[in-house]
This record gives sequence, structure tokens and C-alpha cells, in this order.
Amino acid sequence: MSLKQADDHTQCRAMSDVLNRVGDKWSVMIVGRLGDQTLRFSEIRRSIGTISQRMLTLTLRNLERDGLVTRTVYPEVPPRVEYALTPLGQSLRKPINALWDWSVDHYEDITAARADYDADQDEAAKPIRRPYAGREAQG
Amino acid sequence: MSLKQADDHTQCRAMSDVLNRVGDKWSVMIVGRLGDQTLRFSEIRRSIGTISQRMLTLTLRNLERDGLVTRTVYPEVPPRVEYALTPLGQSLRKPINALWDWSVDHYEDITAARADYDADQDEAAKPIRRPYAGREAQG
DNA sequence: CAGGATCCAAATAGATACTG
DNA sequence: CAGTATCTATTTGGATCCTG
Repeated sequence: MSLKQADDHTQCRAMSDVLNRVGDKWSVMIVGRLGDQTLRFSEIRRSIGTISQRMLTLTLRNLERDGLVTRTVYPEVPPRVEYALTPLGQSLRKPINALWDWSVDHYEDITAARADYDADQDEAAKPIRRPYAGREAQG
Repeated sequence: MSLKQADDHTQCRAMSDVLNRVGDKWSVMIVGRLGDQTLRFSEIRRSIGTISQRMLTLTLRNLERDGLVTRTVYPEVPPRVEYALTPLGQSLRKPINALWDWSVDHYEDITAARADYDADQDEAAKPIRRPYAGREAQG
């Protein structure tokens, strides 16, 4: 049976499961970097710049486990390992790009909203400052 | 200047910032539950079922800060607080739904890939089992 | 009812050192 | 080069108790 006819609860499981992958810190970036090319471990690492080698390994393993990337080991010295998106990984690029576009289109709205919110918070957090300045000067 | 002409690095900041919100455990679920309705705190909580009141509060605060939901307090006893999506929050539903659809469409592929991967791992982790059974019986 | 405050457990991320 | 192993710091999530 297809999930499309499944109940809401089951669909939610699917969604949150996918979000666990897509929503982690590096997966989307790696999928974006791979695009339709094949890249080596160190190429991915350099193209991202700030990812630790441990996190890159973990993230690639998870993507591989979920069937989104292939990992090809060439038995050479020094070793060479190449990563590429599977067709399934490719198909994820479209909804990810939709989210990417939304981010770019609305990011300024978000930062503006945050600035407003934080300004209000700061205002509310201020010590009460009444227009009265005689008491302690006299005491 | 629009972010659309910004460099890749700046766009990445926007994207990962958005993913930090969208990718957390509850935000997408809340946005989905709100849809185009207005809901009270306890209604959201019940409709999700398993979220703790602390996480619901925190998530709603973050969504409010980012300008995605409005929070309306009615000065009554007992208190009533209503939440609804802003236009910005509404606009997020579309890319989120795209991702939702992808999840539903490909979730079985993912679970199958995981099963394969895990089976291979188990296989590799097994103690070596050669088709040879004479040595220790004779020694 | 809505949510603030606290404490605790678990997941996640980074730095570092080592290896085939 | 492409990892693995280990240790630690930070983040996150949940349980519980308390309040206007």
C-alpha cells in the first residue's frame, strides 16, 4: 500500500524522519554541493570549508544509509573515495531548492521580525525608569 | 539589495538559518497543524499529542520571533492565548508541503535503503564463517 | 489555562590523536 | 587520503514543580 493513502499519523512519521535527515546541520549543504557531480571526500570538505572531518564522515554515512548518496571506494594508494547523489538523492534536490528559494526570498523578513521581537524584549526587560528623580538624591 | 544577487556564502547562511527553524523537532508540525486556522495553546498541544508543554512554548516563541506566527493574549481569567500563521508563515506552507509530498512519495525507498544498508553492515560484522569444518574437530 | 523555572538525560558537534 | 577512536563541550528535549 502506498503511503499516500495512509493515515496522518503514519505520514507524520515519514515527514519527521525525512526532516531528521534534511534538517541536520550538514545534509542539505552536502546534497547541494554534490548536485550532479561526483566529488571526493576532501573535495566536499573543502567546498564546505568549516565542517569537521568527523561530521562529514557521519553525515555522508547517514546519506548513504538512506539511499541518497553512493560511496565508491577505489582500492588505490593513497585511497580515493567518491561520492555522488543517487537518483533518489537527485529527486530530493527539487523540494530542497524550493526551500532554498523560500529562504532567500524571505530571509530579510525573518531577520527584520527578529530584530523587532528582540527590541521589544529588551524594552520589556529594562528596569522601570519613571520620570521621577528626587527621592534618592535627597535620602 | 536582494539576497537573490548575493554570493553563495550569504545564501547559505540564510538557508541554514531557515533550516534551523524548519529542521527542529516540532516547528514544521506546528505550522502544519495551524494551517489557516487559529488555535489555542492547549489545542495545538492536544493535536500533536506527544509534545511537552515546555517544547511547545519554546517552539512557538521561536516561530513568533521569526515572524511566522502571531500570538494573541486575551486578558481573561482563565487566560486564553491564540496562535495563527502570519502571511509569512502561510508562505512557508508551500515549500514545506513540497517536502512533505517528497517524504510520502519516497519514504518506502528510504526505509528499504536502510534495511539493505543495515543488512550489509550486520553481514560485515559477523564473525568470519568459512565453509570449512574439519580442523578443530580433528585437533 | 498558559507558561516560567529548574533539574536531568540524551543527542549532537568539535578537537585531537592515530591508522591502513 | 580517508577515515576510526576517544574525549569533551554544547545543544536539545523531557519531567516536574510552581504561579498569575
